[in-house]
Amino acid sequence: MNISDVADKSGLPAKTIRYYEDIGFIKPKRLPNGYRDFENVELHKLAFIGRARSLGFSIEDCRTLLELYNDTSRASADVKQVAQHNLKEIEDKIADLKAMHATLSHLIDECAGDHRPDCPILDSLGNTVLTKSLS
Amino acid sequence: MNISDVADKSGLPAKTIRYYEDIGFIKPKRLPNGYRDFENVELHKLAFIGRARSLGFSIEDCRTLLELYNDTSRASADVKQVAQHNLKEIEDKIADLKAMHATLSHLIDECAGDHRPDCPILDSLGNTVLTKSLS
DNA sequence: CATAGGGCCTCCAGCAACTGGAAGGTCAAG
DNA sequence: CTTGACCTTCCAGTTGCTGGAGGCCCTATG
Repeated sequence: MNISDVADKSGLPAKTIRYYEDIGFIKPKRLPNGYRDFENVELHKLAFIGRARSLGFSIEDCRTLLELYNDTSRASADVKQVAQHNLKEIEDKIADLKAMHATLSHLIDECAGDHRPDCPILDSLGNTVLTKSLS
Repeated sequence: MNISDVADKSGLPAKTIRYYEDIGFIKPKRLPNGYRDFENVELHKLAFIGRARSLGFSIEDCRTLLELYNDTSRASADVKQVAQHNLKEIEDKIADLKAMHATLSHLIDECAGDHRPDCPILDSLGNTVLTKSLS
């Protein structure tokens, strides 16, 4: 199986697959002409990584998950811990974004959005720290 | 005012301030010994950028906002448009993260988290695409 | 006056996680 | 035989900094 087949089936770009080889996720065999020759196990791993990445796991998380995946004697608790850590990070990011959203939408509501140069958004961005530091 | 004062007052690390000079946000004067010599207007701009960055505006957004900020004849509508575009991106990110959160917390709930090797999290990561591509 | 400690300078490298492009080998079809 | 689609490697760029090396500069203390 060559790289474009694997790209199609895994949903990952060929570039990304080569990158994943570079960082040691897979080690496909080579044909005499130098082309990579993938087997199902590599496709399987790539699909696994792609799905984990889409769930927000970092590359290092994926490395850990792959090891756990390959280790048939691992405890499910180990995997759960990685997943829970990831879940917490997702929750933190959501909280941050919601705070940004609240502030920004408040500013936008206050802005007339017309042709006058007066703008509460810029005023707020400029003044908040100014009053704190330049008083 | 030297760089560490500005770092303290703006809340930005000195490294970041030098970086912001590199990319053209500020152009502080230099003392005869080569040290940067900041005036209030630069501190003001840095604080502005810092606050915009913390609200999720990209560097390029900040460049646009700074131009609008410096242009006293601009219409507040221009600023509002940048802010609204940014708000939409924040909303999209929140939606993505919520979807990840739902999937991941579902998987975590199903995982026993004990010493048995059986783990629905890994099963799901491994099988979803497998069934699609290797059937 | 020498020295120790900070602070400041520039430049180079690296983080994540790819992505794009150049330069070139390979292969199958017409 | 040529065309065009593959494949290869390697290098550079992306975003927004951050760390470190190597080296001035400035002040304070003995």
